[in-house]
Amino acid sequence: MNINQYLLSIFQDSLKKINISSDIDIQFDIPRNKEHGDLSTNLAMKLSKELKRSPQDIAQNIVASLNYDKTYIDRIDIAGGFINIKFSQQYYIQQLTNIIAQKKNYGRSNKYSGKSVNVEYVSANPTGLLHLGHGRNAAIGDTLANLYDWTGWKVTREYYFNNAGNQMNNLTKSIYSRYMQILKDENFPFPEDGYHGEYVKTIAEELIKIHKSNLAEGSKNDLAIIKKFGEEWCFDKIKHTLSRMKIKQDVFYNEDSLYKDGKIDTLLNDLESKGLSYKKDGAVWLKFSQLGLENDRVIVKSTGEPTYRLPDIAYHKEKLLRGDDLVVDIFGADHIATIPDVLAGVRAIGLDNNRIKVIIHQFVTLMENGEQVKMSKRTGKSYTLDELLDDVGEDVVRFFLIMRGVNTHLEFDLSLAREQSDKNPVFYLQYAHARICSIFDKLAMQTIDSSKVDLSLLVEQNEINLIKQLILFPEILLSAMQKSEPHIVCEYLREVAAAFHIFYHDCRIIGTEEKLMNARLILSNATKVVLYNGLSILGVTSPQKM
RNA sequence: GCGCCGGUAGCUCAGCUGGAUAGAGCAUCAGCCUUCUAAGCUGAGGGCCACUGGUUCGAAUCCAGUCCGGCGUGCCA
Repeated sequence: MNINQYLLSIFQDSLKKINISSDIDIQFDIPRNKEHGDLSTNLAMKLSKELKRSPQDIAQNIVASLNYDKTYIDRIDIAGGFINIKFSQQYYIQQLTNIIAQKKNYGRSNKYSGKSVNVEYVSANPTGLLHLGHGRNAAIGDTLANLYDWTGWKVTREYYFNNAGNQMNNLTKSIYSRYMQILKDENFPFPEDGYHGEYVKTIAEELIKIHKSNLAEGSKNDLAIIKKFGEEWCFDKIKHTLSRMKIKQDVFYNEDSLYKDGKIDTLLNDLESKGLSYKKDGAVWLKFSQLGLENDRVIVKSTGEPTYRLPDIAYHKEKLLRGDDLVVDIFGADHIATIPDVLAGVRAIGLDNNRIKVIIHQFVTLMENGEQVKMSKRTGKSYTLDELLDDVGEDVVRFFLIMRGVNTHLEFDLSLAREQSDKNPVFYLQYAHARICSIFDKLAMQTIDSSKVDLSLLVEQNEINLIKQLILFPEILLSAMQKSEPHIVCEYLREVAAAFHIFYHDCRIIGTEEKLMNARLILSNATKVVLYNGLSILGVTSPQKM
C-alpha cells in the first residue's frame, strides 16, 4: 500500500464531505521536528485565503470528517494551521516485512515502466587519458542511469566519440614527433598545439617496439598507422579506467558513422531546402537568428570541414529517431554553449527537443593539504582518473564524485579521500554494512526467516526511527531520478547508516531475549538490504568486513 | 557587455515546487569500550542564510536590483 496515495484519497473524501471544492494540490511533508508527527500538511493554511476562514477552523473541519484506518494511522491532529499525521507501529512493521520480502529488489518501482531512456556520458575522444572532470561526468552519468533503471525505465548507456577530426590529427602529429625525437633527433619539432602529456611518449615507445623505425618517413600511410595505434591505445586505457569505475556502456557511437551513413549530408540538404542555411565567406552558416537565438553560426567551415555543431545536431537527430522517450546528455560546464545550438537545430528539422534533457555539472577542483592542485593541458601536467583510483580506491572515487549537487563546484579533497578513517564519509556507510554482516557472522547465520518472528517487539524509539528511514528508500530513488541529483542518495544513505549506528549502540542484539533478538535481526537485515542496494546504485561496494 | 552556475557555521556542503526552533560532516571542547567491529555513540560551543528592496498570514527558498567567485560567449570540441 502506498501511504501517500491513501492519505490523499481520505483527505479528498473529507474535503468533499464538508463541501470544499478546490483543485488545490494536497502535499504531505516530513516535519523537521519529529514531535510534529510523521507527516504533515499545510492544506488548511493554503485554503485559508480562498475560503476566507481561519486555518485552524478549516483544519478542525477537515480532521473531524476524516475517515481513516486506525490499524495504520495512530492519530491525526492539529497544531497551528498544520494537520499532523502519526503512523501506527503496525504500519511500520508491515513496511519492514515488505523490505525483507523484496530484498535485492527493494527500492525498485515501476512508475516509469514502459518508458525508455538513452543516457550519454563520458564521451571523451580517444586522444588521451581520462582525468578528474571525466570522472565526475562518468560517476554522475552512470548513477543516473542506475536510477532510471531502478525507477522502471529501460536504459541504454551510450558513449559518443570522434576519431576523425582535428584533435585526432593533432594526437597523431604529437605521437609522430615524440617517435622521431626518440629515434632520430631529440630536437625534432613538436606541433604547436600538440598533446604534451607523458602518455604520448609512452605511445611512441610502444610504437617503436612494434614498428621499429619503419614509420620515420611520416608518409600518409605511416601517419594512418600511427593514428590507429594511438586511438586504440587510448581507448584501451579509457575502457580500463571505466571498468575500474564499474562502468560498462552499451553503445559506442562513432561520429564518423554519421558521415559514412550520409546522415550529415541529409541534414545539410534538409537545412538548405528549408532555407535555414546560406553560404558566406566560403562557409555554410545556419540561420540560428531565425530559430530564436542571437547569432547565425558556421556549420561548415570554408575548408569544407564541419564545425562541431553539424555532427552534434545530426547525432541528436539520430538519437531522437531511435524512439526513446528521453535522451539524456551529461556535460561539463564548459560545454554549455553548444546546448542551445543543438536544441535549436533539432527543432529546426521538425523534431521534439523536449525529449532531450541536458545535465550540466560544474567543475572539480582537486585539493591537497588545503591547496589547489593545478592542472594544465598545456604542459600535460594533470592528475589522471587512473592515478586517482590508484591513490584513493574505486569506492572513494565514485562516492566523492557524486556526493555534491551537480550544480556545485566539487572540491575533491585528496587528503581526506586518502584517509582510511572515520573522517571519510564512504566508510561510515560501509562500516554500518560490515557491522551488520559481522552480527550474522557471529551467530553463524546467513539470514533469518521473518515469518516466524514477532516484529511487534520493536517498540524502542531508535528501532522505529530506523524503520522510518528504511521505508523512504523507494521515494528517495524516485526523487533523485526526477531531480537528476544523484547526491540525494548519498545524503539519504548517510542518514540510514546514522540511524543504524544509533540503534546498534542502544539496542543489543546478541545476548538479549531470543524473540527480541530475532526481531532486531530482521531490522538489521532490512538495513543491510537498503545499504547494499543503495551503495550498488552509487557503484560502491558493500564490504562484509572492514 | 551578454548567458549559465554558485555565495548558508572556522572549512566542505545539504536544505531552494514558500511553512513550525536553519541542518550534516570535518575541525574545536567535554564524555562513553571486562558483552554484537570505538571506522561507532552522547553532549557543548559555533549563523545578519552575500547585500538591498519587493510579494506573502509566513521568505534561506519566489521576484527585482547590487556586489563577489567559476564557466562560457570561435570558421576549437
